Amino acid sequence: MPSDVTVPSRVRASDELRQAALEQFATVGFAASSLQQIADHAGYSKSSVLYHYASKEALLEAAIGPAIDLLETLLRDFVAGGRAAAARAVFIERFVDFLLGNRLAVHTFVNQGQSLRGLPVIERANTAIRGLADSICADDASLAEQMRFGVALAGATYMLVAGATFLDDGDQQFADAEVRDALVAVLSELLLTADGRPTR
Amino acid sequence: MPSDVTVPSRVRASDELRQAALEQFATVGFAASSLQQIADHAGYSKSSVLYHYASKEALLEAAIGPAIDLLETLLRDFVAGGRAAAARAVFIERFVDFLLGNRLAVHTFVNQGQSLRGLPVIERANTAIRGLADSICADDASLAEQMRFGVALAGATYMLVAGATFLDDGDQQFADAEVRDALVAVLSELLLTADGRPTR
DNA sequence: GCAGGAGCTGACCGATCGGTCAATTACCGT
DNA sequence: ACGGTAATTGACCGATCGGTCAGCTCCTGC
Repeated sequence: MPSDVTVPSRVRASDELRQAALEQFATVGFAASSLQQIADHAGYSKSSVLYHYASKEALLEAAIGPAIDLLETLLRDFVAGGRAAAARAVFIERFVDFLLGNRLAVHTFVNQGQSLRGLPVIERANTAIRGLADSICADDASLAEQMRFGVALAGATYMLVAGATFLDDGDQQFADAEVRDALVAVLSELLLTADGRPTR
Repeated sequence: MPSDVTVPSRVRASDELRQAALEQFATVGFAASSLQQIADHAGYSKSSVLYHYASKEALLEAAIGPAIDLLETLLRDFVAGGRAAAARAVFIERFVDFLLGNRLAVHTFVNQGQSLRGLPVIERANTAIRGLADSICADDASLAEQMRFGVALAGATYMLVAGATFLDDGDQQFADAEVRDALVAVLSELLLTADGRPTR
């Protein structure tokens, strides 16, 4: 029994299928993604998909679940660390890194979190997003402040995730590091300075 | 020949169907909206839908086309008026009003503009959005400036359109006027002040 | 050498999809 | 009273959907 934990020799079929499914879910949507298309895109048959994943919904869970876990951790840490400006700054960087590292999954559950209401994994994502909003934005915050938060997070998410429509994709993709810095700057501008109430 | 132009006596079936379709497209997505569901929701049969609209795609065109026309007009006026700070301020207000008055349509073609690529009406919407981005953000603008624009417009759009997930919907909806003012304030903050280059 | 399980697949199922068509109903000017 | 047109509908079509199942091919431990 030399290796019990994932032999890296060959790529696992379930991983290929999960990745193909994630790409399909993010680009054409969950409802419009057929198991046949996912199977074709990954080079397997539809039956193989249903062999590795019990249902289309289980495939969605496998595709975006890990990213939701990360988001929940991010949220938990931020809540524990307090809402001071310094903590916010740290959070902003971690949040942007999270977006950059999970573009497809975030695109999927942000863009379709409303239309797929009812699926457990989507409910979990929506709950996390709501918790994120509540934690940054105190209940008694002004509407303008809530708007500032919403515009920042939603705008950042959309820019990284579906940004191809807005950004010049004529010239090739900007380096991730560049995008990260620019985005962190804009978010800090929005969420840290604030007109009169930097801490609360 | 007393009245040739739209007798307002009774609601037109085509309008009811178009509205029901728009709601379905915005909430569950175009691909996941069946003609049967739309017909049921409007109180007609599926055949009636296809009597008034030649196809599902034609129904989408009727549902979101007018909003795209408005967006194109908005864009044309802004391009003609120049990019000065004052012109930007006017544009911001008009843009927010446009969002408020066309929430469902905007939600549809912004959220699904990528997945529905190929449909003519969607291509028109994407072209308008791209034109909007290019017109505000000069080609030589820094990446941070492009980000600022993208975050502002995408964030504002998402807040008004799918904001139920982020905003407190526990207590009831804020008045549109309040939302409008708050959003105009945040957008002005982002797009007018700019760090060093207010005009260009 | 062989039993057996994992991986993979084609055939098939009922349901639903977008769309066509013929028939029926309701309403109109004459 | 009647002919014609607009509006509406149910029956039906081929295609595709998510999902089930039996069988096929390997590879491995004994």
